[in-house]
Amino acid sequence: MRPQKVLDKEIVTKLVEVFRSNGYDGASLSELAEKTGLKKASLYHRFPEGKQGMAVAVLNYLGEWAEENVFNILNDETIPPAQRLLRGLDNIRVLYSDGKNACVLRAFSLGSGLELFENQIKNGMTQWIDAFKTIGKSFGLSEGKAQKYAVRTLVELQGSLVVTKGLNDLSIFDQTLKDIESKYLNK
Amino acid sequence: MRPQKVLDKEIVTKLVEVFRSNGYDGASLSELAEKTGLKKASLYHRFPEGKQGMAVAVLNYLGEWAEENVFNILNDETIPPAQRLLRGLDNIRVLYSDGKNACVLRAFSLGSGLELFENQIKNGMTQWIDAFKTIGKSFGLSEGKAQKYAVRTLVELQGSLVVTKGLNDLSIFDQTLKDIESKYLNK
DNA sequence: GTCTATAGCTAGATAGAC
DNA sequence: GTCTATCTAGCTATAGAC
Repeated sequence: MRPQKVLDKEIVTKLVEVFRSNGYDGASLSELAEKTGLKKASLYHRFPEGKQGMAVAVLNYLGEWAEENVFNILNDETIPPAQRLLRGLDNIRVLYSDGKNACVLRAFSLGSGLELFENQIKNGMTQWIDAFKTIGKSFGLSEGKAQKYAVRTLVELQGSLVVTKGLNDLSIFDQTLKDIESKYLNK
Repeated sequence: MRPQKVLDKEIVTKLVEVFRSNGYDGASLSELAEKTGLKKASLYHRFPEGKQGMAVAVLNYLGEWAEENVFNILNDETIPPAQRLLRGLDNIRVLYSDGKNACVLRAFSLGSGLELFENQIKNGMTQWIDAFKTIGKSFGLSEGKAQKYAVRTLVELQGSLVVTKGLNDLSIFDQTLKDIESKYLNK
């Protein structure tokens, strides 16, 4: 087999950048090709399903990253809750580059992205809520309270990314994560 | 003058629908024409600046609506704070159709929309924060606390719209507005 | 596996008749 | 003021050489 000019993982991480800053409709194959360093035809060789296949790869990649670095940590009952929370929040900072990166679930929630990826978006957000629900219960919250806290946490996270981007002010993302932290620690 | 087939205001409200559910890049002239009931060339007659001009009209229309129905009410010091808050929140429910509508400031925060309308987005969000800051002070909060509350309120509002859409669950928007309400009433 | 070249279509935008 | 017809540029996607 002829060696790949660009490794799969490298390609996907480049695709991630384009899709999450432009949304599904706004991400053009020209830019996807340019940023990955491959020609359009080569991209189609890697992703026979075309643009939609690339978007699926992006969703899967970020979903797995979040599962490994956020959900699994928040859910790991062998670690004290406070420690789990802090490590999870740290990785959330990494995932969103301290607020500079958009969330792909949100970026895909418009136009044809919403129609094509409705289920992936719903499942992704549900996983976030479930993970925060688990840690809420570890902090001693009731089922109902843990659920409510978890939804509010996702709401705050998503909202902080929107407002951080809109005002171009990273302190909003930073402050929101601190608020989430103390909400659980002083529940 | 030959009478307009479609009134200006009717056109803009149709443009609003297309832009906020598709974003700037995702809104096509074909759909904008179809939804307004005008042909593309007629749309260009009304908006000589083209698609960008239509987007500006949308931003202005929604900005004026919010100023009249939300900001001015929250800022009206002749009315008791609690009453102002409830009326403002009611109109926010109208603006977003109980969570079914996206926020155009967020929809434009991707791709070329972000580059073209960076200032309008920033100014729009700042107005929201200022209005909530004013009412926070009316509720007796200090300058600093009122600012922090206001930012968090906008974060929660935006986040609730994202998550409401992603999970297709209007109760999230509803609950968030109730939370905002009690946050101020029980400050 | 990557490339050049291009098909087929739709995008945003315009000319000119009525 | 609205329309039909059309332009150019960009889009997603594919064919076929290497």
